[in-house]
Order: sequence, then C-alpha cells, then structure tokens
Amino acid sequence: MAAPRPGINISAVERDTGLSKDLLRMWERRYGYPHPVRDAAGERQYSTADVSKLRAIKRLMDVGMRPGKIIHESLDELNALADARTQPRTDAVAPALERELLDALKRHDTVALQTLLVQLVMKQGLQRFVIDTVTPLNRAVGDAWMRGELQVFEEHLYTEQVYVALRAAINAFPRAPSAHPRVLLTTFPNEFHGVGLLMVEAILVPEGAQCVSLGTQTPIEDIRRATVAHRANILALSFSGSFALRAAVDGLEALRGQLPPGVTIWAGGEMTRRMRRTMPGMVLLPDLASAIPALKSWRAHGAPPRGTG
Amino acid sequence: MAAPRPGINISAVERDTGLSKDLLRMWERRYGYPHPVRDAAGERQYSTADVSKLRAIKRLMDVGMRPGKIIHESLDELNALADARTQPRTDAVAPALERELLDALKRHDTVALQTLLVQLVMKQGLQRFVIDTVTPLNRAVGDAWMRGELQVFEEHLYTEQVYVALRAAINAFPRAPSAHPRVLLTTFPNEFHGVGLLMVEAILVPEGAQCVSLGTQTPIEDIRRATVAHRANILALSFSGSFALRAAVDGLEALRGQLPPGVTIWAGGEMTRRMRRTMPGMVLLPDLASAIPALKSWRAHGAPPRGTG
DNA sequence: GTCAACCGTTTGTCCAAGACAAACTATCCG
DNA sequence: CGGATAGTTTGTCTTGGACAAACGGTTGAC
Repeated sequence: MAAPRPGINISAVERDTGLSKDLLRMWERRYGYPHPVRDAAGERQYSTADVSKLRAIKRLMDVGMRPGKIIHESLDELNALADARTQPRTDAVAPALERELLDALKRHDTVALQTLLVQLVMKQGLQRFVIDTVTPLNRAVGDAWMRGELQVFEEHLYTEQVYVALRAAINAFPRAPSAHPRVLLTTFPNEFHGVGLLMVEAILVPEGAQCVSLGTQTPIEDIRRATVAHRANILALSFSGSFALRAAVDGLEALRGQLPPGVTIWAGGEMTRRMRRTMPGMVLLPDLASAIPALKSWRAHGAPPRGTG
Repeated sequence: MAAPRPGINISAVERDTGLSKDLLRMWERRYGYPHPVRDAAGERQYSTADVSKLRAIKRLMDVGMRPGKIIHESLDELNALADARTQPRTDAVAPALERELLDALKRHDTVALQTLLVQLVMKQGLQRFVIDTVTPLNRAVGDAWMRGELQVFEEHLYTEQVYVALRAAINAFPRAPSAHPRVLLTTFPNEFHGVGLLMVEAILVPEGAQCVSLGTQTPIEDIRRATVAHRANILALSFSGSFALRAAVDGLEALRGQLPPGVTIWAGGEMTRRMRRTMPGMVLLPDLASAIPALKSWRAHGAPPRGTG
C-alpha cells in the first residue's frame, strides 16, 4: 500500500540539508550534481543517498571548503576528508562511553541519556565535562548525522539533553550579584547555534564570573544596548562554522566602534578559526578551553578602573 | 555608521514570517500585496510594517483563515480579528503579572523571568501553572510577536525559559518504573513546536503517568517502532495550528492501522480543533485540560471516551 | 438535521533560464 | 609577512508559466 521510498521532494531536501531549493537547482545546472529522477509531474525526486552526500558536502562547506572542489567526490571520499580534518582527536571520552551514549540516543532512551550525562558531570566536574566530553561528543554526533546514521530529530534530542544537563549544572552554582566580571553572551542574527553559548557559560560560571545569556540572534544594536544596560565587562559572541565570515567581521568591527573601550569583546566558535588572527580590540577564542586563560588575563590586567563611558 | 532601516530582503522576510519566497512573490502577483519597493538592483525591499502585517496574516492562517479573505485588511483590522478569536479569554494570569513577565522578557532579564516562572510553579502547582499561566502567556507572547512588539529571539528566549522551568518541575517528580499508563509523546515530521509536548508531560506526570518524549519530528515508522518497543499504552501526538491538516489525518489513520488496538492514540494541539470527522479509534484533545479526564477515562475503562466535548 | 461525496475555486509549490553581486583565490607590490 | 587589485566561483534574486492539493459550498442520502 505505502511505497517505501518514493523519492524525496526538493522541499524536504532543503529542510534536511539546509541547502535552498534555488541552490539545489543551480548545482544541478552548473555541476550536474545532484541529478535526481523526475516523477510523473516532472518534479525532482532525490534519493536518500543524495541527501546523505549533500549533508556531507554542506558540513564540509561549513568548515570552509568550496562546493566546486568537493561536489564530485564520492560519499566515502567526503567522509575521509572530514575524518582528516578531525585528526587532532583527543579521545577524551572513552570510546565505550561514547558508543553507549550514541546507542541510548538511537534508542530514543532519554532517561538513559540523561542519566549518563548527569553521571559524567558529577564525575568530571562541569568544566572538564564540557571540554572533554561534550565537545568531542558534539563532533561524534555531527559526524554520525553527516553519515546519515542519525535522523534530524535524533540530533535535536541530543542537543536538548545536553542543554538540560548543562543548564541544570550551571544553575547549581550560586549567583553572587557582585561577582566579576559580568559577561554578556549572545550571537548575531542568522546564527542559530546556541549550545556553544551554554558551554561557554558552563566554563565561566565555575570561575566565578557572572553570566547573562541573551540566547541566539540578537540584533547588533540590541547587543550594544544590552551591553551598556547590564554594564557588562565582557561581551562574548559565538559563531558556528556556517556563519558568514564577512558578516561576522563587519559586525564585530561595528560593535567595537560603538562600545566603550572598557568592554572586552570575545569572539569564539568554529568560524573564528578561519578569521584573520589579528582583530584589533578583541580576543579570539578558537576553542572553549582558551576561555579560562582569557578570563584570568582579564582579571590580571584587563579589568577596567571605573570609567564607564 | 548605523544605517537605520534600508529595507528588508526577501530572505529575511521568509525567515521572519515563515512565508516562503515563492509565496511572497505569488501574493504580490495575485493580490498585489505586499508590494515592496525595489532597490537599485531591482530586488524587493520590504518595510517593517509589511513584515508585521505578514506575520499577522500568517498567524491568522495558522488558525484556519485563508489569505485571500484577509490580505487586504489593515494591520489593526487583523489584530481585531485575532482578538475576536481570543474571546474566551480566561484572565487566569493576573494582567499585572503577565505584564511583568513580558517586561522582563523585553529587558532580556532572564534571571527575573526565571524567578517569576519558578515562583508561579511553586505557588500554583505544576498543572495549574501549565493550564492557567503558560497557556494564556503563550497566547500573549504570540500576540505581542504578531504585532511586532517582540523580536524573534525574544520569543525564543521566552520559549527557552518556559522550557527550563517546566523541565525542572517535571524532573522533581519521582519516576516509578511501574507507573501506568506509559505515555509516548512526540510529533510528526515537519512539526517544529515541541513546547506543547512538555506541557502535556507536565499535566500527566503529576497524575502518576509515565511519560517518554521523543521530541519533535519523528518519522511515522519510527513512532510505530518506538511505541511497540516501549510498550506504551498511550501515544500522544501534538499538532500546532500551522501543521497540514491532510498530513495529520493521513498519518493518524496510518498509525491507527499499524498499531495494536490496545494502544490508545491521543491527538492534541491547536490544529485538532479544525479536524471535522470524529476520528475512529483515537481521542481528540482540543485543549490541555482535557488530558486529565482522558487519562481518568483510560484508567476507568482502558478505552477512549466517545464524544468530542 | 447530520453526514458524506462532488465540483469549481483558491492557493502553494515547482520549474526554467537569466542576471548580478558577494565571496573567495591568485597575483602583485610594499 | 601584510595589504590592495583583478579574475573566478558561487549564491540569491528575478520573471512568468504550470499544476496539484486544499478548501468551501452544494447536492443527495439517511
């Protein structure tokens, strides 16, 4: 009665890969790939293999590769490229534990997942949990998703569970209203990845910083206003790999010009690794661990006297 | 340095309203609205007023109205239509408190927001909190967003805070592995609204039910497998107003045919109010409060109640 | 009076090919 | 090594046509 795989609609491909319909048609015109079959109405019907490969391409593009260079590689070669990039693998999460977590995820066993995560927080402490467990786990989940081993909703489920675990752990720390520095966390508009913010918060709160997160997608003018209103000492911004480089640099420079010099700007996230290393007036945090020395450095010399411009 | 409002790109409008580019162009062709000015390159530049009105239209469409009937109404008239629909306003949240929450939201004051929500949970109890506070608050936030009084990220912030408060309250209840019934909660693919699931969970857990949520967007075959694997007694599905009616009915009928007759299917959410036919073999829950009698009915007879209330 | 099936109208999505601006790469110069 | 310039690559926007799905009113049966 129900055909098992009748082919995937261009809208569904857009949703599952994040590549717009226009772009999918343009690639077909320019590169000849993907080249989906047409149904009786002449509409494109993509295969699941196409979707897997498109996801792999998107993921590599998100870390800076260009479509023309990789679109004709096979899925295996694309995976090899991704693995090569992942070389500095720390193996901090015991592979057995990582497998156990992924298994629980695939079983949709949220209780087991949450139990495992909470156990790890307790055992490692919050900071090590974020750096040694969540970071490689994010990568493992991302890779599994790219290979089509995980559904979209399963990745969401994972994100949600990490979110809950981190939020609970952060809330366990007391809030001292006088704690310094005050850190304001958010992302630019068009940036949808907010887990990074929570991970930074989880690094900073145990150090005694006072964090306020605005969530994702705050317009730049609102960021400026919020920074002044909260009298924040540090403004921390997160950029995922898929964020437009130019928009990030322009926005950061605009903010630097508008904010009082006493406010320190931190820019972190995957995409900051692709930025020019010298951004005057701001601190680049290519990974989460570097937030700790950055905070110590602020306390040593960066602390502004009084002048709130 | 700061350009005030140069006009809004069609992509940004798609993102901010949820109306696809194709649809925006088609409306312009068919209805003459919106009719954005063109920039030097001939590309559409929408105004913020357009975006506000388009959001209002989208919201009314999500509750069943048709674009052709409302697209030429003014924003005020659209708001009046939305208000008229909201007539059965319970005013269970004191307007002062509601205003206080919205103010905290607009100040991005997550601490105040969370404090208020937690206080309300404690004071009202979880079930009343969900029914008397969160439901009207969702509507108030939705209305404010529709009128352009809230940014997208502010709505996200609200959702996140409610999410955290509900999740924390639910986790405070002990999990008895033998509790009955076992309820599996999820949504169909293409359904992005997951707060409803958490709200149902918050209604059912205090009644002693054992809830497992798969989050949003579970493929139907996975729902079937998960229901069998968890030996769930009740499968609860949530459909927001923007979900396609046909897809919901078809999917529900397919599930009903594939699941053992002993499994009760609950369908809830805004869009189930637009379903006409009494759906054989399943229970429609037009609002959250009706989940409690439905649960009691299951315990009394192990079968769905007849009438649709 | 209620419900289901039918049919014309409304509505959303897809398609094609062209145009152009933004982003990136390569090269040259200080 | 860093910065400006020229050439490619790449993504998004444009128009206008086509068609299928969803809707709403009417008809017919009970």
